[in-house]
Order: sequence, then C-alpha cells, then structure tokens
Amino acid sequence: MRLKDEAKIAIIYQAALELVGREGIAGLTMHKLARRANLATGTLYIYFKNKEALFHSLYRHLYNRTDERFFQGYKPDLPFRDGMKRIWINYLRHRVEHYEESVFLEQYARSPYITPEDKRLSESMKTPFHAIIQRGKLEQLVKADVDDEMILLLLLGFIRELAHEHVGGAYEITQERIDKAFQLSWDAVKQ
Amino acid sequence: MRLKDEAKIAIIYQAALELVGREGIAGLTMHKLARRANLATGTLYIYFKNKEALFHSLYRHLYNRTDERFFQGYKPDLPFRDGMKRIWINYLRHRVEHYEESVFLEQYARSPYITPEDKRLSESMKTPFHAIIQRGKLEQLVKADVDDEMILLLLLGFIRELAHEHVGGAYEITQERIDKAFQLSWDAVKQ
DNA sequence: AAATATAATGAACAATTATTCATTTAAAAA
DNA sequence: TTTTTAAATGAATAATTGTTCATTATATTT
Repeated sequence: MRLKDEAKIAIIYQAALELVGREGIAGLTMHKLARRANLATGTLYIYFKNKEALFHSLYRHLYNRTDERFFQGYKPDLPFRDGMKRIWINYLRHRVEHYEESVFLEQYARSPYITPEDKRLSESMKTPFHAIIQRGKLEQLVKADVDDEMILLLLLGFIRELAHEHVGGAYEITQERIDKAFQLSWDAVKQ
Repeated sequence: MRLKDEAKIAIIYQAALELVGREGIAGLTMHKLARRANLATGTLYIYFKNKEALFHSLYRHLYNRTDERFFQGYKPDLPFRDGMKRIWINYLRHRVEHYEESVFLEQYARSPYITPEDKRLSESMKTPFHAIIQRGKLEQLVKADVDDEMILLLLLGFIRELAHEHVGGAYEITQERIDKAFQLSWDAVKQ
C-alpha cells in the first residue's frame, strides 16, 4: 500500500476526537465517524485495517505531538519560577484547547482496545517534567524532602481539574485566575 | 413489579463496576456482565429494563452512597487543619478503595447513555466540601483572596492523581507520603 | 403434598455495528 | 483522447451484542 493522503488521515483523527469528546469511545461507530469526516464507511478501511487499528494509530499519533507543546517558549535562562509558570500555562492551554485528546487518552487507556505496548508509552510523557522539578530542587526553590513524582501529581492534577471544569462550563478560566492558580501551586511546592 | 432482591442488584452493580474498571463502558456487554454476576443474561432484564436503565440506575446509586463516606469521623470541634486532613484522607481512601466507581462515573459522563438530568446531579456532590472551605476562611486559615472552587479543584485534583497512580501501580501510597501530600495541599491553601 | 406464584434460564430473535467488495468516480499515464 | 491505475463509494454481508419469551427451577401458600 503506497502512502495515503496524510491530510485525510488528519481529518479522520479530528473527527474521531470530536465524537469521542462528546460520547466517549463507547459512542463511536464507524458509520458516525465516516459521516463526520465526510467519507463513506468503506473509505475508513482504506486508511486503517479496522477500528482497533484506527484507535491504536490515533493513540500513538497523540503521543508524538504533545510534549513539544509543553515546553514552547521555555528558556533555561529564565528564572526558575518564570520558567515553571511558562510550562504550567502551556500545559493548561494544552488541556483546554485539546480537551478531546484527554478524553480519548483516558478512555482508551481503559477500553477493550488498548494493548500492553500502548500502556508503556504513556509513562514516557512525564520525563521532561521531572527534569524541571530537578532543576527547582538544585536551585533550592522546590521542597527537597518531597519526591518529584508527588510534586508532579499535584501540579498536573490541579491543572487537569481546572481545564475539565473550564471546558464543562462550570468554572471560567481568566487571566487573573491563572495567576492565582499558579500561585497556589507555587506555594505548595516551594521550599 | 414487587421489590426485587436488593442483594442481587448489589451483585450486578459490583460486577458492572469491576468490568468497567478494566475495559471501560465500551467493553461492557450484557453477556459478560451476566457471566461475572453468575446470572443468565435474561435475568438482568428482570432487574433492569435494559442496558441504559442499568447504567442510569448505577449512576444514581453511586451518588447516594458517596458523600457520607467523605465526612466520616469529621467533628466540627476538631481544629480546622485536623478536620480538613480527616476529610482529605477520607476522600483519598474513597478514590483508592472504590477506584472503579471513578472510572465508571467519568466514562458515563461522556457516553451515549448519560441524560441531562444525570449531569445536574454530579454538581451537587461538591456542596459539603464548600462548607469546609468556608469554615477555613472564617477562621482566617485559608487564603481569603482565592475562591472556594479553585481551592477545591487543587485539593481534589491532587488526590485523584495520587489515587490513580497508586491503583495503577506506579506510585505507592504510604503513611509517610500521605502526611507529606497533605502538607503540600495545606501549604497551597493556607493563608 | 399439591397448587400457585415468582424468579431464573438461555436459546432464539432483533437490532446494531463492523467489514467487505463489486462498482463508480477521479486522476495519471500513454 | 484513450488507457491504465488508484481511490472512493455504499449496499450487502458478517459479526457482535441487546432483548425477548417459552420453559424450567425455586419458593410460597393452601
């Protein structure tokens, strides 16, 4: 099979994410997906072997795109707090602007489709975050007696809830609230 | 229809939660569910009108049981920090010991099965937490310039991540870590 | 114990959804 | 333009899954 139209695959991915964002993996049928992507059902099978392969492929695709987004605009010569805030905001933006991705990733992780290989992949996402926390400890700005993972869980957990409530319409994120929320996070982890 | 065996319904709920915890809502079939609950497929339809009604019923059931668990052992005459820690730990325990419930609730919220009525219900869970935060502000122990919802999101988000990683086997929760984690939370929200 | 009522069963049926493939449409090459 | 090749279509088929119901087992009443 020669290389198929990349753009069309992107359209299929996008349609899948939109549908999963609304009705979850349980609600996604190949028929609905094709309709949303303006294709015939059979066309999906030109690009993907079957439904399972489509999910698998989308899953891997999402893990490639993400991590560079988190570190956009981060310069190591920024003071630590500013650099950390930058990444903090990047991650919040990511969760808000690509909310369906999170829904897909979380539901896929607990679906009949996930493979053991996929599970390992999700761990690797965290490594660059750990590096930042290490820096904070070296500069004696971050609590030395708390392990990196715990600090990371506090930061990510908070951001995820903020994004979740914002997208759901229950809690609007404003600039003022971003500053306050980061301050809370900072107070939690600072030495 | 006269009242059916409550215990059997509990068994069905339990089986459903276990299956959804492993393969998500997308992976749950009536056949699998019946097998796990040691019943014939048809029996499920004696207790529930159909699959949708079963989910709906389970969803409502979960919302009734939960909130009393969170406030177990909370006495208003405890110093604020101790009382808050108590609830904090209760919620962590809840998320760990009833992890499948969380998976179900989150997936159900984004499934083809949820109704608008169900959506409203999930908001009500938070009210008792808000009351505690109010107390903290009155006693001038909690940041006055941060709204309750934000404080709540930080606390819940962190706990949810801790429980998630613990259950997944990636981050074991020990007594020492519980104390540290609560300290982080406290540092975030304290005045 | 017999009669009656209720619950449980699981194979049969219905509905939904995934997948295939003969045919059409569009693009590329001759 | 004609021929050849690739891509797209969507109705038909296959597979899966939800639901029903005639029958059997169990419990309750007389």
